[in-house]
Amino acid sequence: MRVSPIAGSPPHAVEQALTTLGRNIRTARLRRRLSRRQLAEKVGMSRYLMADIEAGKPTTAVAAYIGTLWALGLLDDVEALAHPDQDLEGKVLEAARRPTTAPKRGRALDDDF
Amino acid sequence: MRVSPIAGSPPHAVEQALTTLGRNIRTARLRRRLSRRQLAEKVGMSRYLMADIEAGKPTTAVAAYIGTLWALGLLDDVEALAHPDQDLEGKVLEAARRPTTAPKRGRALDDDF
DNA sequence: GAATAGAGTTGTTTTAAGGCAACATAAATC
DNA sequence: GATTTATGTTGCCTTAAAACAACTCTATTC
Repeated sequence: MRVSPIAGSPPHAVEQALTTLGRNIRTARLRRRLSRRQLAEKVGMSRYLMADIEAGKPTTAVAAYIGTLWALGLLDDVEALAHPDQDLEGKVLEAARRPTTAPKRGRALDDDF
Repeated sequence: MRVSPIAGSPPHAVEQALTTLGRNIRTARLRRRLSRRQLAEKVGMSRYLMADIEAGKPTTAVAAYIGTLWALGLLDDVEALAHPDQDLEGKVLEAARRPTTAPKRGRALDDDF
C-alpha cells in the first residue's frame, strides 16, 4: 500500500492531535474498566489494532478510531467535527464574498448537492 | 491488506458519522473557495484521496482526515475528541468505583503513567 | 511465590489502500 | 459554442495495514 505524505510523516500538529486522541481513548477505556481485548471485541477489531489506536498511529483506518469512540459512547464529539455552524472562519469568508461578483469559478454560495 | 470488521462494514452510526464528517469537510472547503486539488496539495495527498474523504470512506487513514481538518484550520475540534474532562460517563464510573476496593484488576484509579 | 491476566514486541501472511493515468462529464468563462 | 477547470470513474501497480502466533515483561490476586 502506498501511504500519503500526510499519513507517512504528518506535521507536528497532526501528530500531536493523534497522540492526544489515543491517550484520551485509553483514559476512557480504563475508566470503564475494560481491557484492550474487551473493548476491541466490542468494536470489532483485534487487540493489536486497539494498541495502535491508543498510540495514535496515523495510518490506521479512520473507522477504527470512530468505531472505538462509538463503543465508548463518545460519538457525539465526532458529530461536532467541522460542523458548518461552528466554522466561524468559513462563515466569515462566505459572507465577505457575498457582495462581490463571483471571483472566478465554483458553484457560487450554496452548500453542495 | 486486511480490513477489520469495523472498517469493512461499520455499524450504521459510525457510517453516518463519517458521511457527515465528509460533508462538513466539503462545505468548509467550498467556503474557502478551494478545489479538491488545491486542498489536497496543501494537506499532502492526491485529489483522489480527498474525494474519498469527502465521501466518508471508512478505510482511509485517520491522518488523512485529521490532516485535512488541520489544513482547514479546524484542528481545535479534534482536540476535544474524547477529552477526559468532557467524558461525564467516565467520570461517573470512576467516582462510583472509588469507595469500593479494587474490583478485580487494573492499575487503580490513576490516569496512566 | 505461584498463577493469572493485561499489555508490549517481533516476524509472517494476506490483501486492499492510495497514487496515477486515462478517460468522461459538468459547469463556468470567454 | 469553444475553452478551461472541477470532478467522477475505472483499472493497474506497489506496498504496508491488520490479523495472528509466539513469545516477553509486568502487575495483581491468591
